Amino acid sequence: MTQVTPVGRQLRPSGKLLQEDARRHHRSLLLQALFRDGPASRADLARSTGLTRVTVSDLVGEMVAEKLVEELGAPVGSRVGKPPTLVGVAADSTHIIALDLSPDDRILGAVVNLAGKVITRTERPLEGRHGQAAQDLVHELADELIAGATKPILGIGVGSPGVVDARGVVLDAPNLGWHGTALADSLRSRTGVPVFVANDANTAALGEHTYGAAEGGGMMVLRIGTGVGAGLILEGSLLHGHRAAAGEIGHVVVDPRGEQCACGRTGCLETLLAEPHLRRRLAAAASPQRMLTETGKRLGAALAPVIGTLNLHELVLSGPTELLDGALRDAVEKTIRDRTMPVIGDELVVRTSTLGDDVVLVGAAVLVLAGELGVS
Amino acid sequence: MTQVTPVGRQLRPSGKLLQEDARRHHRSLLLQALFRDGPASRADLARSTGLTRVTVSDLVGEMVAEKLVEELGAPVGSRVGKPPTLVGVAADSTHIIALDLSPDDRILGAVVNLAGKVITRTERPLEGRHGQAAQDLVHELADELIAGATKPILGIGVGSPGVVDARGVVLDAPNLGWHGTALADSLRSRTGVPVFVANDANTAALGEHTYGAAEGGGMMVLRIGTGVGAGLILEGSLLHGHRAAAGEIGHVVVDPRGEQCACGRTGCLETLLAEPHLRRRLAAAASPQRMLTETGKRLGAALAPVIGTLNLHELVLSGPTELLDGALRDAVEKTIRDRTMPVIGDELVVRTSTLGDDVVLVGAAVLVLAGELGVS
DNA sequence: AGGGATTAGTTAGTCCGGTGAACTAACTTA
DNA sequence: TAAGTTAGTTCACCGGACTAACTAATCCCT
Repeated sequence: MTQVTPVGRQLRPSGKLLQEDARRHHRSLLLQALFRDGPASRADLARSTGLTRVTVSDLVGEMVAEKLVEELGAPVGSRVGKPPTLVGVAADSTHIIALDLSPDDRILGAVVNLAGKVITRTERPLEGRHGQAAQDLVHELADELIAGATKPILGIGVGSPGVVDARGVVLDAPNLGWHGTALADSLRSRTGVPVFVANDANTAALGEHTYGAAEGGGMMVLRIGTGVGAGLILEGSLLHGHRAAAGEIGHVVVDPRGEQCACGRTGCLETLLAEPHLRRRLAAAASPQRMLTETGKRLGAALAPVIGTLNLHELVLSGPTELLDGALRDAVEKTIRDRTMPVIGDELVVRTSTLGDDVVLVGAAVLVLAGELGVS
Repeated sequence: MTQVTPVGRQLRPSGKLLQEDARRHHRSLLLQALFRDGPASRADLARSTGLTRVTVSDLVGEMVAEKLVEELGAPVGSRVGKPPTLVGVAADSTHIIALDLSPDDRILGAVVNLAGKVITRTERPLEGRHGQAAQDLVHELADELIAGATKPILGIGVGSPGVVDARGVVLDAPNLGWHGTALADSLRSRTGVPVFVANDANTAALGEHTYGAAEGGGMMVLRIGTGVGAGLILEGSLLHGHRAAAGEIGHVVVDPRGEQCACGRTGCLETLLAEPHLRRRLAAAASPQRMLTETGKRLGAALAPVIGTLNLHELVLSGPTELLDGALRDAVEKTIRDRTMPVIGDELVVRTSTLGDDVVLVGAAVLVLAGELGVS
């Protein structure tokens, strides 16, 4: 079962546990069950969550009053006893604004419903904007999406490049010229709705975990675009790291005799794997297949210690599918299997993302779902 | 702040949160504060935990009645107002039985107090025992320690080699001939006290985290002995992994052209780093310093992706200090710094264990503290 | 010396959320 | 039509934390 872990929400600093928290927790439990298994009766929910029918009725009643959940009538089949009334999440009761700031030339925005479906989408060319100008563009995009929304807004979720801390401050994003930019605060004060910001690879991991074909167990989503980043879901929740830099794998050196990297070092994973480098080397290669296999082997060698040490269950490659889903994927999988214990390698699933280019947008929506409803 | 995470304790399967759970949580909160910061007044505790003075008084009263906590009188300095009464954990109110099954020729046992201090210790030679015979020896050692204990026993903590699941079943420990051995259950039914079992490297990580010089933030403890294993503390709690095999880094291949390993592969980390191999290569080396540096570089290269991806704060080397704490440690640190981003490498601390050979025993005690009192 | 001011800890009463037991409701089966 | 079964609700209660208001013990200042 996916653990209920509010991501990004300001935790009670003390750690004390109020009755109110218990009630929110139980609400999340019910919502989680409804999201995961679809509509169910109150009695079903009571059985699956372990709460009493009384408590479930009370909580469901509350959520029905808020329109978050709706009654769907009786199911078709008929058994003995009073027929149940199914209740389900009203996926379009409220909408979420999701922003993806990870492309290098533009920013993407969407209105997403509670089921993770994109309702409308927009984008704005970045045209070289940096710093405040880039932040203004984000504000503008958010305003447009909110103005065009047909439902109440649950919150705004943002997947941003760079290192983002738990309070939604972008600590460092060279491409956008952001350093210590309190993006969540500025969006929140401007729009008045809850805002959650995380690194784009981390949101991708959340998206894949919640709406992708995730099987449970530890998962790593490796996002390959202009740069390379990773997001990790461990024991059911997103890893942040000591300085919020978990997943910053792009500038780990994998080959000290490799290419020069923009960061000043030599042989960073990005020089091996980032899309521009990959395409360039592919164009120059005598045998594209062999080149992809070789790249996959190197990637596998770098990831094997990570996969092995964490005993991960899934490795998801997200990026240009035509490059990743073939010789490269196969080589990564084989190399990792060859380099880890059977108990680890045999269980490992290596696959490409099932959500494609929307993974960051959808993940940004999950950020809001998790923060506001405790669902993930 | 260290997160309060019961390790090994059977979680309520449903996830529902009773008032009783809240009370246990608050008790843990208080105990945690007392363990971490030493004796404090009820009013201090109220301030630091965010609970009201009334609630704190109530909970402290309960724990004083159980002798878990004791009143220590007024502090020396005097300020305005009624002088407070300090309360502190009664470190010797109950004792813990800790077992370390990681040496290959014997098993170690100790009685440990709540402050992590070893009161008495014993050992038994293994003399080649396997399977049931080895299990019987463990039972015998536990019986002897319990019989000799002068205080009530809070529980038994065991650090075992091999893969151990969350319910205390040793899934696979070739050295002891255990495969799916329900060690926790058998010890519990024999002794009638709560039992917690975990992998020895994992308990080492717990020990170092709680009683070592841990600074907070992600930590990895690499244990180098007959084999090589790791334990990871991420976001304040121990990582288990998909098949409970997190930390099983010993048989990750780090050099495909390296030595043959007992596991059948070539160039596993163990062939590089396990104590017997290390000593053998050291004896054969022209320059021991250079050999240790070379080994450190290889280790650093294997760990850099892990440290970088997880944004760890501390890497602790546990094992023969005379081999680890010098050229090897320095080379590991330098290599990881050279191979990770500044935000990660600059913050990293690489050091040897402060608990020495007792780290597994002490960690096994932490297992019990965490499971029974919610302290870690 | 004596009355604030200040801080610690306790007592009394309240509120909140979940519970079990017992109810009503609505169906199937014989 | 009666018996059995399942869904959902009502009601009295309980545990645990909270607030408000107390007592206790000290310092400090006049």
